[in-house]
Amino acid sequence: MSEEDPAARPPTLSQVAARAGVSLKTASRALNDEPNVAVGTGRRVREAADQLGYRLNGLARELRRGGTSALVGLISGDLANPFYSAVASGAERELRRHGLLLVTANNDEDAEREHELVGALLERRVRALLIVPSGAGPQLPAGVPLVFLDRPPRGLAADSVLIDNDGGARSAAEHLLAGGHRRIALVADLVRTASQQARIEGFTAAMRAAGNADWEPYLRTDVHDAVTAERTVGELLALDRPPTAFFTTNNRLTTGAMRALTGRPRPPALVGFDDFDLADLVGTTVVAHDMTAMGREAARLAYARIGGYTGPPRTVVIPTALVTRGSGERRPPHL
Amino acid sequence: MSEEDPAARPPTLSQVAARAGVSLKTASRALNDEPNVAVGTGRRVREAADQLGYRLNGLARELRRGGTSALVGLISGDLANPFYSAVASGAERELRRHGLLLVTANNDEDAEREHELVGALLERRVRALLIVPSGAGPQLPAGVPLVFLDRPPRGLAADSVLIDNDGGARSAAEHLLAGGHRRIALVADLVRTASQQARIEGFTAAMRAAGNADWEPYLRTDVHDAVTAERTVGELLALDRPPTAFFTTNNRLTTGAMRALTGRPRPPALVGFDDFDLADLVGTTVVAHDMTAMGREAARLAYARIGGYTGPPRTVVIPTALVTRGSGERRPPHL
DNA sequence: TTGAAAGCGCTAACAG
DNA sequence: CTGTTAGCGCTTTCAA
Repeated sequence: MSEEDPAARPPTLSQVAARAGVSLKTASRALNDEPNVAVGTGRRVREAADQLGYRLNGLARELRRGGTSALVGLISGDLANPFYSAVASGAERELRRHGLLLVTANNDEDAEREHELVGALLERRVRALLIVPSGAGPQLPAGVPLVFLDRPPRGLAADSVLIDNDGGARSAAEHLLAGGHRRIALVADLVRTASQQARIEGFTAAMRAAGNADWEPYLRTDVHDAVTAERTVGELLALDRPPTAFFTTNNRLTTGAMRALTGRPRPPALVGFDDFDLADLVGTTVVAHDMTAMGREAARLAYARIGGYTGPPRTVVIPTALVTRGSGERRPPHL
Repeated sequence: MSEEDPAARPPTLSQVAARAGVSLKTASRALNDEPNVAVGTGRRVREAADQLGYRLNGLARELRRGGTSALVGLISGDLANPFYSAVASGAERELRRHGLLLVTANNDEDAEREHELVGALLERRVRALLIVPSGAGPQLPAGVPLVFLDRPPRGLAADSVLIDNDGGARSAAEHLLAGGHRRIALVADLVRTASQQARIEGFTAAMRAAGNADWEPYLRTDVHDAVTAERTVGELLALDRPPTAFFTTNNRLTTGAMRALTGRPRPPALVGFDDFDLADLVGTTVVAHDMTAMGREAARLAYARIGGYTGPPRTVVIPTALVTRGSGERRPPHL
């Protein structure tokens, strides 16, 4: 069938043209289904291409067409985290509708690495960049459409997709207050990220509005992984007056908290931000939101810019919903 | 600082050269840290590049260098599935060590779409292709290194990374037999995939070796999603003589089975293939294996080929381990 | 309906 | 140490 020598360079359009006995340009026209090609000629060219195993060189095409590829970059944390992979999944699904491919790159939650990646992807002439910033967010000398996810850009105006962090945290807080809790622990991730700040503030605001200050001794921040969360929750429960409820501000921390709570005779209440797999089975009440939709909306914003939209930056806010499954409805001991 | 007109095309190397008052080639040398550039000249070039916000055009470079990009493609199912995202994560981590970027594409578990994707990625001149085939596996007229994951290529010899499906299924079966079970249900996914076949055969072989045929009425295959799995398990449990144990052959099915088992007074035993998040918390015994390692090993095999290795195809087998967490150790009622 | 020439932005090869 | 020339594989003029 086709050539199989791995060392050989792939056949070029002019080889196809030569084989078909036509000019380079005619071959190009035929393979691109452009008008003004005699049917017989077109057939001959296609046959020659098949025989040679010809494959268009996208690099050359894109260079000639203006130096811009069919790629969109996504810079985020590790895809092993279900949040990021859901975002990637949603973005990919949307991009493919426009013939665009997704390049995923892991910033390792490190600002410097992220900066390098921006550079590397821009060199590859991606059409747009979707970024879940690792905190500060990149210094933006971009030249391509930029969309920020989960965390807003640092001051500079840019398209972004955010979760209703404030509202979600508020609803969790109000739910626990309504359940009769006062001593509510707040276990949060790195405060430097805007999303965590918003969740903490939403929670705080709800407490203030309810005139409850009993939670303040139980604030723990910068808890970044499940193991630390488990330990932190354990420590809080060992206090003389332990909290009767917990609010954890992301899926990792919720998981950690659940490990600490497992097997306790009278477990405290727990509400977690972010939904997760099997949460229904284990009965965890969460502030849920559609992570796949985040990726999809980000891709849409990017595609609008690619298509020439030059209006002011837009922000899409993904709503949250409190999903009650049991853990958040446990009452405090004295009730 | 830098130019910000979105319509303007990015600055080129010759613009940088002109601004620095040197020739094109000198600018190229300076920016690529090649030898034989006077320090002063180098500095002037770099300044000019900074002022213009210059960014190398990777398309042009790669075209000139031989038409091959710094991209490696991964074709798999939806990244929302933790199996695929773990593979992607592992592959990305390994590739980046060599300055390669990962392009992820979703085949939607559809052979035709997969075929298109192979074409699209080859056009983009990826350096290698990692494929988790959607069943049959693509007709391979590639020209770039190909690595198959999870499912071996269709006859054609190629590098691949496989799970020890047979051994893993066998160990699950033997574990349940050792627990005193005879009526063991086997709930499997699409039989057309080689990995499912291997799991079913491993299980069957163990039953045969133990002289147990009591499981045969409880074989259910082509159960492809969690909801169907839940229903199937429910139906099996409603039989006059229900099975006393279940073996589910992937994470989705295990999840479905767990939903069906939840709340039952005397639940049957359950062992699932594939580990999953929170399995420890919910006490599910599984046949675990390192999914991230699959991606990593696939990337390694690909990189070896990129580096010029031309030996015979290699197969890496990822081992499995039975992780006992309770669900698989439940005894049959009569014991 | 077809073809010849030019050139996208860069690097390789060879001078100066 | 620096510059000139050519050309990667393709598409875009423009002409036949």
